[in-house]
Amino acid sequence: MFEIFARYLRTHIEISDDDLELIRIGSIEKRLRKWQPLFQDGDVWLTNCFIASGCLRIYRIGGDGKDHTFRFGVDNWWVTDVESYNHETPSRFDVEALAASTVIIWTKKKWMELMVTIPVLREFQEALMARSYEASQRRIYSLISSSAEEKYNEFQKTYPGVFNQVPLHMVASYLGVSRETVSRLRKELTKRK
Amino acid sequence: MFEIFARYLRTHIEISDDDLELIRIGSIEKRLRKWQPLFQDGDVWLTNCFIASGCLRIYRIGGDGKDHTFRFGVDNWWVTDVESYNHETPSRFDVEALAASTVIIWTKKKWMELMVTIPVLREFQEALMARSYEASQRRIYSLISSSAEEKYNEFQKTYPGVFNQVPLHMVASYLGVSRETVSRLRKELTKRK
DNA sequence: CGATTCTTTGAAAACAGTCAATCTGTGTGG
DNA sequence: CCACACAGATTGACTGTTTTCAAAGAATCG
Repeated sequence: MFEIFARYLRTHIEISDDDLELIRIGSIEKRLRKWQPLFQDGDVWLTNCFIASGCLRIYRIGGDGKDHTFRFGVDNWWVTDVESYNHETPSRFDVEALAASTVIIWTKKKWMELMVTIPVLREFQEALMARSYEASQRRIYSLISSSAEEKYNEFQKTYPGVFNQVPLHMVASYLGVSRETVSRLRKELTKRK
Repeated sequence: MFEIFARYLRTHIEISDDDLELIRIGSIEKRLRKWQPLFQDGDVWLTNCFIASGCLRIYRIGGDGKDHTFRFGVDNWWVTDVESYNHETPSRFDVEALAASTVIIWTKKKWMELMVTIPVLREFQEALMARSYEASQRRIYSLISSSAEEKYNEFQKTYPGVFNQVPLHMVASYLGVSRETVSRLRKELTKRK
């Protein structure tokens, strides 16, 4: 499975076989069954976590007892709670596998060491952070400016891989609307075309 | 006005007077009158921009012709469209001053040079990016999980400085609701307590 | 097959948006 | 100093959308 990560990394940076081997040695591969939790509310995220295959969901149970999907992650995505990772404080998120998945994990300590040893990895990390930040800005704009219908369409276009494999009520809580609304929206949209 | 930036920077990093002087020399100070635009839709953001004093607003006119406030910026905040800055593409945002303001500007080129010359500035930049990203994650969670009333209260608590000096319809578009809704919410809340 | 989970549907209620009119405060020019 | 214009805020009536609640219909899994 490390092969998947190696291919992914090489689409973004140039890296020698030796350096890649260092990264491999520092990594841990973890397999998750469907519905298996990867992190739980209260854990401190002292790891970097890459999804080699499968599908995960980051969510939180709100004060109202409702389940809010913060985001999904599929093949070749990363999953982190930056706040917990940066400040080493307990996370308020849960993460679970929505399908059998394989993740590759580095401890924060190991990852830091690797970034020192392999400068290009630090550059990669920075670029990744920048892309993530851009994506979050786009999502914020969509949340404040789009109707439920527009958000639904955007989501479907932007994450076709996610869309077709996760339960609808999770899509609903990702968009910030009720599952019934998404169900009706879907019906309306298929009827229209 | 550079003094304000100097104080700000020194609350975050340790930096010598010499390095600070380098940063000062590379900067441009710009004064804005109320309602004066700083950037306009179509501009490429080749600058880093620090608000020494005043209040700015980043917004976009949506496809529906409506005004969406992406965010505000007050004293000691930065204002950037990361997507435009990183990829050097035209921004789709406008920025205007909501009050007489002073901003300190560095060109991207100059800022890059400074980060090479002054390693601690690069660290600062990374920490800033991390904090900004964390803030955007919190806002996303709030947008998908809170009611209009909760968002209104959170905004008021989190940004008291902004809250009391910007027109209400801009607060409304920041929260993603209509100005009438915010007006009624406010009435309801003052009545209740 | 039976149990469980997910999705759909209907009806009612709550909520937010629109439109239009009015009110308020500010600042300008006479 | 007043009258007026203007922008922003509020309010009411109405409309449309979304949520909630409850029930029933698919789909999935052991």
